[in-house]
Amino acid sequence: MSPKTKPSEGRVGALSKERIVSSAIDILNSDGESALTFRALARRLSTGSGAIYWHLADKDALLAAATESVLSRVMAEVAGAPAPAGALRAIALSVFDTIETHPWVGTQLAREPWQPAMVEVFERCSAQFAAMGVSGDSIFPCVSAFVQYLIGAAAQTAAAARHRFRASDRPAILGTIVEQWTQRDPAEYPFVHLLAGQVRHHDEREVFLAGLDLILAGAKAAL
Amino acid sequence: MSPKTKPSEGRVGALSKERIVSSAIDILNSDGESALTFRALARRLSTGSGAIYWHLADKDALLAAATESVLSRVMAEVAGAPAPAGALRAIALSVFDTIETHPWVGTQLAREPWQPAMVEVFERCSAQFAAMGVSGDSIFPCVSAFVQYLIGAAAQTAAAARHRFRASDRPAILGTIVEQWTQRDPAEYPFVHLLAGQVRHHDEREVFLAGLDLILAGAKAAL
DNA sequence: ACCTGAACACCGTTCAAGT
DNA sequence: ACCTGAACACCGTTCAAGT
Repeated sequence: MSPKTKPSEGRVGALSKERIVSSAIDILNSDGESALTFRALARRLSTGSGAIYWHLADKDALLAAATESVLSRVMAEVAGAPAPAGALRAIALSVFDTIETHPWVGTQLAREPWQPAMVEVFERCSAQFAAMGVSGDSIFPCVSAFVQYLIGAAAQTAAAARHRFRASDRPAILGTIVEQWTQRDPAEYPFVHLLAGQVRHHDEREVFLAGLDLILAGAKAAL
Repeated sequence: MSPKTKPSEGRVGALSKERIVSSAIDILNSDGESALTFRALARRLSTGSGAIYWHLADKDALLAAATESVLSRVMAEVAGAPAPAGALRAIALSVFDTIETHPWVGTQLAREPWQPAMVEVFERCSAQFAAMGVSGDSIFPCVSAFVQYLIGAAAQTAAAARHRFRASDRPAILGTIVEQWTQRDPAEYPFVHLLAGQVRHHDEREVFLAGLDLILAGAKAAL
């Protein structure tokens, strides 16, 4: 608003943590995780690669900031559902959907589960479990299981997206994995063969939700 | 047994996939994930770094082989517990314990959830869910939730071990994270503050088991 | 205070050359 | 068939030098 409050504020192209993180997010979204290098980022920002280090400690800090930027915005948008179980579902689904559109967030969550952005998730989920009637001592195990499941799904979704990225031919994505599995002896691995057929035609989101409901049902049963 | 069946079998120091993978596991266990480089591995095997590529496609293949080696041995040792729920607990705990002693396995599982070694887990867990009375169509969502939770725990344990690796001073490990969390406004994040106290004195293994029982209870309730 | 960009210390991977 | 090791094409990070 008021100009010249800070010496750098006037310059249009001035570097800042926000601009760096925003550019990093653009690269991650459009070209994938492997495309984010300090050289590529510096080139996009028309600056030297060393300049980034004035605003961010290292690449880990950059990735953490990018994750927080995306995730905190998403968490702010989650509509408050009436029932606690509905709200928990809404929170989990919004994180799940974010990772499906931004797989690098899933990779980051799997590598660094105690991301600052996760504080928001912990807080909101705890409140919902409390509203469900879970007692003070039992909230932590419930939230822990909830978040653990979320991170597991994040890891899986991110891994699937990475495979999709290099093999552009659709059937090869999940096909080769299922194929490898079914190559095992059917007598020794009967269930793997049974499951292989179901894996092909399942909806990731639906299965994720089904698993989530298992946890919620378990929490309810333990009341 | 019979000598000279293969020309290379006689030589003591001869390179092989098994020897390479075994050395890689030694490095990972003793010096951590970052210590495993092709140069360090070649040095330990008294060979050139290029020689490894004759036996394994690339570093991903090496890590996959190392993971399978450790995990398949563990799965073979899981004692068959009488009740299905007990067997599921035993399988999950043996994987959990493996990751606590070999954190790099957790990292690998989080990055590549469809590791060949996981086939064993899928097969055995499906059999147990079936024994619990879960119908054919419901086995996949149940196993999926089970494995997703396992992978989430693996990611979290591996991340904790990575932090422990660089900061040798104990309180700093989880302390700094909890500290960061409690720095948020208590009015805005009441549950995070409540949880922070519980996080400090909890037993990882116990919380893991509690979360697992939530899923098992949910599966039972859905029968 | 903030930025530049060459330089450093690494990586995984390849490949001509050896045995 | 199997191994060697220099070379290639990258990385993240540092830091003297600039403005």
